[in-house]
Amino acid sequence: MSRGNGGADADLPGGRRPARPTSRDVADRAGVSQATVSLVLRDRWHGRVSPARAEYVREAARALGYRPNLAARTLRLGQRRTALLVVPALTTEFFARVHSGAARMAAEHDIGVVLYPSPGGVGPAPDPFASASATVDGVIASSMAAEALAGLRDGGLPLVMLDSEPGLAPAVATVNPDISDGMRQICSHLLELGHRDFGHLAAAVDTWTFHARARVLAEALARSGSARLVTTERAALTVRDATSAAERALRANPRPTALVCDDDVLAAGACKAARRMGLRVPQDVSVTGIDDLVLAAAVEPELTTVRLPAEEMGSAGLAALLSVLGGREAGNTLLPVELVRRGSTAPPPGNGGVPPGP
Amino acid sequence: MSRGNGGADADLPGGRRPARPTSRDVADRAGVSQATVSLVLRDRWHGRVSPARAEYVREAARALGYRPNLAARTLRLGQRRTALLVVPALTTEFFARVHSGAARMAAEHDIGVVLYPSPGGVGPAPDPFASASATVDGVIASSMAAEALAGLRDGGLPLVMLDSEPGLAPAVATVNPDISDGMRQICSHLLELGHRDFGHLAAAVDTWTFHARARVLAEALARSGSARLVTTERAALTVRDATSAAERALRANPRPTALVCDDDVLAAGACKAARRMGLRVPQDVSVTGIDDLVLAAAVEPELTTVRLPAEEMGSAGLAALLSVLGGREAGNTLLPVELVRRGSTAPPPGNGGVPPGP
DNA sequence: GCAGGATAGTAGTACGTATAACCTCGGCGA
DNA sequence: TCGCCGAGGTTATACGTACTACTATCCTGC
Repeated sequence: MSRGNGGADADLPGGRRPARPTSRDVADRAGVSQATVSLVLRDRWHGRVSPARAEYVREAARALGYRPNLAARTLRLGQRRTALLVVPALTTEFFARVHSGAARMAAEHDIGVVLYPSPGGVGPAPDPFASASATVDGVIASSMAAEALAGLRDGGLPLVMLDSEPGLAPAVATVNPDISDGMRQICSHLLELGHRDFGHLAAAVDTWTFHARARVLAEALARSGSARLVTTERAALTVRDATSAAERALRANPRPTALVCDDDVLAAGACKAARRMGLRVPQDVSVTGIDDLVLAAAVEPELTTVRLPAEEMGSAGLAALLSVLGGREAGNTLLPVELVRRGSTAPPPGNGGVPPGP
Repeated sequence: MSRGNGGADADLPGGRRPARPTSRDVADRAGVSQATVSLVLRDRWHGRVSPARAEYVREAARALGYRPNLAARTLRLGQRRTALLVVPALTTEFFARVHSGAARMAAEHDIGVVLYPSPGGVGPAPDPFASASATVDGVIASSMAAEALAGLRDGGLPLVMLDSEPGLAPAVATVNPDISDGMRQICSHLLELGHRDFGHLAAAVDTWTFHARARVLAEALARSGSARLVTTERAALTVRDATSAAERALRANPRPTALVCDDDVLAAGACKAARRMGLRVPQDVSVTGIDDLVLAAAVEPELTTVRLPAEEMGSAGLAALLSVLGGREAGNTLLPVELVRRGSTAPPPGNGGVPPGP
């Protein structure tokens, strides 16, 4: 079923390329000029080419399996419609979803998305933009891709930042989930359940979002009047590190009855730590996450968490980039989040129950 | 396209396009011809341009922030060095890792990777290759991206299949993890622990890999002589579906003491089902997964699983594609896997941890 | 002093596409 | 009869790069 290649013509190593048909080949076959082919195939022929001929050209293109050479097209138009997405590690479910959203939006606008996975692995970590930026006309970057950010300034490219403070640089658009609202919803939920002693399992990532989470948590608790933040521990975003950090947090005195985690992975580690210490979740300690990864519904108990709109961050990021490329002001987008109540939160152990031990 | 505010932003000089410098701009600045710039920057100048001038050109390029236009370059060279990666859903951690591996390998060979996330979402599901294939010269596709595979035949492009049966089509290269070895290792592990009654929680995906998993499991159990497959249930790759399917499997008579799952997500669901039925993992029932996702170490107990080399599948896929593009025979790559023993497997109840004697 | 080579650089062109500018040819009202 | 118009094309050109000729200059040995 594959295109009838002559068989022997394509096996020269490093030599001849498959020689895809060009618009001129189509023109020859249809007996028209190359310009006509372009007009027809770009749907710009109305009132300039007769319908019969247009159909004939399309037929010829189909027969030859013609696909326009995008490189040539973009060269002519001068529009290198490609966005570079810089994320810390695509191996993470969250950023995979961000990319998915960006890619879908990009497909609708017929532009490409190239990924620059920041150099987590080995290797010489080549200049991120030496190769990629050659065809890129805009960058969407997560603030968590710290290593790559230095090079962004020099690029002189339109920039959209994800998870970054709005308004820092006038020319930089930002896209953020409404993490303040999310934190507030978590706090309200836990306060309504009757919790007073809170712990914070924070991500050991030096990023605005995570700073904001800590700040909003503190503010919300302060505003409640009754609640207080008993302990704060920081952990890398791995289950293993989260577990030991959570153990430290749960050894605080008084022991927090609610552990607010910056992330679902941290929350999973926290549950693990609690169990290891003989505490039940949620009866003895409530745990909350953020993100709503697949993992959140897989662990036992299922995590109460805040669902961040990862896909929407990607699509909104791309939309913001298009907006900037279109000459408009760089805006700041805030996306709504949603509290998902599941099994890892409950009222704190009652006064008549087991008192917190030393 | 909104040009918008009339004289407000006067900082855009001349036309309104960003106007990235071209090699001719560099030439003007350096006082040489465009050809010289190209020679110098492509490192083809030895013995043709004086070292002093070459350095001067490089200096000018640096000062202007010049980046060669890759579109123009590939147009001239006629080499569209771009691979298309077709995966079922990038939102999945596994395929995110596959992409990561492919991207790293691609970067080393200075070629691009474009993702085609098969249309899981809404929308008209446009021709996958209408836009992408324009610049693509090879395709790496997972057999799990079923919807997109139909279009691949017509493309006439070199094709590398992931998770697909080797040798089906002569021109198609394949890359697979050694799933047979993985299944055998799981079986050996469980047989050594003393299990006899096995259950299989299979993925409801009509793909060669998953068929192979079932076949190899059956063969391994048959060869053991003592063990048998008590039940097989199929589930979609979600925790929710896996849970109900696992409940059915655990209600089989006799109840399996070991539940072999096609996937970590399924295994997480199985653990959940067991607990819901009052069974302890691993004391009452052992559960195994495949993949070794982050999730595998997050659930309680941590999953015994087979780690599939996702990144290597990506890089090997790209290597295979390069090989085919280079004119060599389409080969079949088999990548080693590794059994990861964790907490979800133990001797079956009533065996006391003593391996079965004669 | 001059052939001949090494050195240093430039002019010109091709790649495949999109589109502005131009051309041709009937029909038609004056 | 002419001038004009619009439909239905075509010709020519630009996009930015890579590289093949080609020219021009400077040595160097005989």
